[in-house]
Amino acid sequence: MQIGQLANRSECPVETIRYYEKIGLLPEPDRLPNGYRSYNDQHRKWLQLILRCRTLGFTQNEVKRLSGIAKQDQPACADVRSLLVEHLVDVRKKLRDLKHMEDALIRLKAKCQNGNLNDCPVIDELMDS
Amino acid sequence: MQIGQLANRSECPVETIRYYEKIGLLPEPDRLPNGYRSYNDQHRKWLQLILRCRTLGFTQNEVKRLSGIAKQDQPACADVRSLLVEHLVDVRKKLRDLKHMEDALIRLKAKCQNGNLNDCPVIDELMDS
DNA sequence: GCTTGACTCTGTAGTAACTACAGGGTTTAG
DNA sequence: CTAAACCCTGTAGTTACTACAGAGTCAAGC
Ligand SMILES: [Zn+2]
Ligand SMILES: [Zn+2]
Ligand SMILES: [Zn+2]
Ligand SMILES: [Zn+2]
Repeated sequence: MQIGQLANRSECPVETIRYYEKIGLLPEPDRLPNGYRSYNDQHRKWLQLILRCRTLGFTQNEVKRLSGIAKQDQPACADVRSLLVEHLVDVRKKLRDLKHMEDALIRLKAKCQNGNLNDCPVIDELMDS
Repeated sequence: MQIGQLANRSECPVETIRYYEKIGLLPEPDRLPNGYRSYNDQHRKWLQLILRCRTLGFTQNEVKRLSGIAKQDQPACADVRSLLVEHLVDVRKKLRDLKHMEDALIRLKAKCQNGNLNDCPVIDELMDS
């Protein structure tokens, strides 16, 4: 499998695959005599893992740690679990922050009433101490 | 007021203030004969606005748009309101995405049981199609 | 008068996580 | 035999800053 096929099957841009290799997330594949990258199914699975982790919001560093665990022949649940729990804390913090933003935005929006005021008080509120 | 004082009063690093000026978010202040920036209270308020917007999750582009509205002598509520509503959509999308992440992470965590398995099924699940 | 420290200036480079070329080589179909 | 489609490396752009490097300026203390 060369890079274009892997990209197609994984629905991931070619450049991103090369990028993951460069930063050490995806193991280097063999090369064909012409220098083209040649991937096997194991590579596909590694890429899959990376992409899934991305949708879970893991940072590249966290993915690297998970990869380190996954590379062991008997990946311990305790390690995986603690990574998941740690990241859950990150996600929940972001959720809280966003919730605060949402609340504040709703409150501000209410001050605009139906948008028929001519001198918006929100601007003043944001600028005043 | 020179930059250090403004930075102190606004609890914002000096470099960030210069950065906001460079990208055109903060109006250029006057300069003292020695070339130092000299701010007045209006500048402090502009910076306040920018910092508040930041805690609300606005992008710099959105802040620029809000600044454009704020510069008018009678900022129309309708304009502000539509910006708020637009951004509320952004925030809510991020909230949904994060909620999905949280759910998925909780589901995965459960698979690790109490972390006493020796061969974590989560790794396999993430790698398999 | 001089030094020391705190302040300021400009400009550049680094961060995360990619994306988008530029400028080349290779393979394959018609 | 040539044109399209693929592949290669390396560099620059993105967002929203942060962190210097290298230089100038100012006030206080001795
Ligand atoms: Zn497990
Ligand atoms: Zn995390
Ligand atoms: Zn309003
Ligand atoms: Zn927004």
